[in-house]
Amino acid sequence: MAEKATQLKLENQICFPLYAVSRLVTQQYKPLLDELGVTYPQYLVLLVLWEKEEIPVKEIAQKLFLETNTLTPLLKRMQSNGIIERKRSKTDERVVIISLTPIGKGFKNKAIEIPNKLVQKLDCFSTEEDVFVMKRILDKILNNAENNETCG
Amino acid sequence: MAEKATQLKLENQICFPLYAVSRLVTQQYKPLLDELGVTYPQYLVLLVLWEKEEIPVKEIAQKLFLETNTLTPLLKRMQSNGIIERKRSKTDERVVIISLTPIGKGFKNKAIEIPNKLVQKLDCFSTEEDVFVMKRILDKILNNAENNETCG
DNA sequence: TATATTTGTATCGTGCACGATTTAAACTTG
DNA sequence: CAAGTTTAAATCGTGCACGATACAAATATA
Repeated sequence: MAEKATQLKLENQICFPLYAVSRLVTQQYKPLLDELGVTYPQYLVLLVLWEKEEIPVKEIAQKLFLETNTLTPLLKRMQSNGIIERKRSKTDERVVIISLTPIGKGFKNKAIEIPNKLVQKLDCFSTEEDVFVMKRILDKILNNAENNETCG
Repeated sequence: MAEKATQLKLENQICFPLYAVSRLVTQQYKPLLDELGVTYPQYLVLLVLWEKEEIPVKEIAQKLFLETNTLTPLLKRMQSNGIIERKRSKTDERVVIISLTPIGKGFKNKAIEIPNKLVQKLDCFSTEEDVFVMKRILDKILNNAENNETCG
C-alpha cells in the first residue's frame, strides 16, 4: 500500500513529463511557425503534404493519429488562409482530397531551416544523444500503437 | 539542401512522436479517470493536492507547467463538481488557496490502482525498460526547463 | 434490386492550452 | 505617504482534441 501511494506522487508519473515536455517543445516551435502563420498541428499537415501532393483527409488523420473531427475544422482554416485546397474525389464522393496551393508549396522554402533551429533550441534542455534515444523509443511506441489492436 | 529537405519529413521530426505519444498515453488514462469523473489535467491537480493539502493556484501552475489562465477555469469546474475548495489567502488577498473537499480526498483510495493499471496498458506499446529510460530523459528536460532561463 | 451495413466527412458540445488584457492587492521608491 | 511597479488571478478570444451523433455515398447482403 505504501508503494502504491508512492506511485501517486507527481514525480513518479510517466505520463506527466511526457505531457509537459510535449507542450514545452510545441512552445519552442511557436515563434518559428508564427513566421508562416500556421499552428503546430497545421505544420504537421504541411509536413504530410510536402511528402504527398494529393491525399485524402482520412489518410492525413492516420498519419497524425488524429480524428477527422479534429482535422475538418483545422483544414477549413488552412483553406480559408489560402494554404491548401479541398476537393471531392471523383471516384468516391465521400472522400475529400487535400492539396497544397502555390502559397502552401512556397512555405516549404521558408520552413527548411525550422528543424535545425529547433534542434538548437532543444540543446538548451537536453543532449542530442538523449533526444535521439527518446525519439527511438517514442517511434517504437507509435509503431506498436499502429499495429497492436489486440492489446488496447 | 537535400539533407535539410530530409529533415522536413514527418518521420524525422522529434516533436511529432512526442506529441502523438503524449496524446496516446492520455487516452489510456481516459477509462480509468472516467470512474472518478475527472479529466487528465484535473487528475494532475489531484496528484498535486494529495501531496500538499493547501496550495496556491500559482504553485500548482508551476508544478504542472501551466498558466493560471488554464488553471482558473479548470479549478472552477473541479470546485463546482465538489472535488476542491477555493478560498482567498488571509495574508495575501491576491492569492487563492486550493484544497481538497472530503470527496476529493476520498478519490485517492479509488485512484491508488491507476498507476499500476496504466503501466500494464503501456506494456502493450513499450517495454518497462524503454519507459524508464524515456522518463529519465524527459525528467532531465523538465528539470533544465525549470532552471535554464538564459537559454530560451 | 431493395435493404442493411460500412465508411468518410461533417457537426456539435465540452474542456483544455495559451496569448493578450484587466483588475486589485502588495510592494517599491521617490 | 503618494506614485509607480510588480504580482496573482481572472477574463477574453482562438484553436485544438475528442466523444457523440448525423448524413450521404459506397458496399455488402438478403
